[in-house]
Amino acid sequence: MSKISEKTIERLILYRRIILGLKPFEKANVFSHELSSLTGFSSAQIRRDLMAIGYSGSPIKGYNLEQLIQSISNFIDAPQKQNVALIGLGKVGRAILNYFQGRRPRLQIKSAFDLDPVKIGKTINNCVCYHIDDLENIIKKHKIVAAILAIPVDEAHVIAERLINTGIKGILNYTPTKLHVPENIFVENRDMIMAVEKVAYFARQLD
Amino acid sequence: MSKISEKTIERLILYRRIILGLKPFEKANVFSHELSSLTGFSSAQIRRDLMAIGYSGSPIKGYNLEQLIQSISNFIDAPQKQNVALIGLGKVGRAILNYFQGRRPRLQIKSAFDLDPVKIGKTINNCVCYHIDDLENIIKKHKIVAAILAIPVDEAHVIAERLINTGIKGILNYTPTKLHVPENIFVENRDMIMAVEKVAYFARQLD
DNA sequence: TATTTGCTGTGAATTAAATAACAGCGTTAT
DNA sequence: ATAACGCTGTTATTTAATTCACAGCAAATA
Repeated sequence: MSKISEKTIERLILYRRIILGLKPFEKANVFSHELSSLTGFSSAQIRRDLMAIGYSGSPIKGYNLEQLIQSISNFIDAPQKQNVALIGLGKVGRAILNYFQGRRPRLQIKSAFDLDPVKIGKTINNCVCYHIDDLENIIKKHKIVAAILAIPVDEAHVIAERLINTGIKGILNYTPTKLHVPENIFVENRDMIMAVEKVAYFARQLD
Repeated sequence: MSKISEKTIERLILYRRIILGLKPFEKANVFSHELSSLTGFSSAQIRRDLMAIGYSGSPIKGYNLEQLIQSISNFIDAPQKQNVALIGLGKVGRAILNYFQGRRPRLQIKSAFDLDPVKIGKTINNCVCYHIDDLENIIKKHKIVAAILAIPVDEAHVIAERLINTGIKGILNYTPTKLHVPENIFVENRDMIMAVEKVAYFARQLD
């Protein structure tokens, strides 16, 4: 299987969600141009992305929605359930829990970590909060390979290093800093400050 | 001024922040390869980005930090103060306020909107909360051109349309949906659910 | 003075991503 | 039966983004 780009993965995730959003299926099938107006991506782009995961439609009926979701899910989801750790139960962390929990059957955030004694031991949205000292134990025990970093920026590097030492392979970084990591670690940066500055800039250009 | 790519703008924003982070300047100048190890982008990339905004360094001394920050700021920031509206004072909204407020002198979030009567009228982090009914009035009054959408997903489309009708040109969209907007509107999507799925996927590939 | 050094600025080359274009083919219409 | 249609799958083309590579040059060195 040839390597699939980040962009394609992002779009596949969105295709699936948008299709799931229009259940109960009135139609069994869709054409790429329908998916196009639903998702905002070009129909050629969509056909290419589906080609990438080896799913084929029919020139007559288009894509079968049921099969399409199956194909995307087989490609994107873990074969068994996968856990992601949440580091930091502040506003961002709890927002993510709120948005995410229960959305994907095979992907869950079961363990969170914080310093605040009020939170430790609590269960929020099916996610148990541990003390940050238990990070290594729990991650190893649950064989977690991805983590969400939602802590104050000055702690980001230390925690990131601990995560990596413990075997984490992917980090979703909400802190406004660039992590310096070995190149076999996947980091997705979601810098909220930068996002605001960026939108302010482009909005001004259009004004 | 030839059009500058989104990617370049993002990097410029990061360069500035990273440089500001290492004040008080021990050194007056830096070379592109130093910025490279600081930021994680290649030195050629950095030289190109700075070329794009018309800032020149010296082959002998490198880039003058003071001037560099000035050049980036002149390019990125509004000439006068710019306001961004925050729609939704839930967890995400308050997290953004926390992270952002006070960071950029010429960019601020002064008006937020919500439905919750408990929040309306309050001032959080120098940001006044209004009822969502006042959206149009306040945005026009303050000539706001960019907004952050941090509300439940089912309200996203209606509010986005109201924003656009009121003259907003840029939307930072934290809701997990794709907005359908005219093409002269800039939308930056920060879908938190997708981000988790994406990191989970790539972490698994590396495991 | 002549030579070496190590940077920047930038054109050229490369790589990645998106778009266009169309052959092939069941289905429908005639 | 034959022709016209409108899709998919895929190849070719175009556009965008990144990296390479080096001329040119001020300072340091010999």
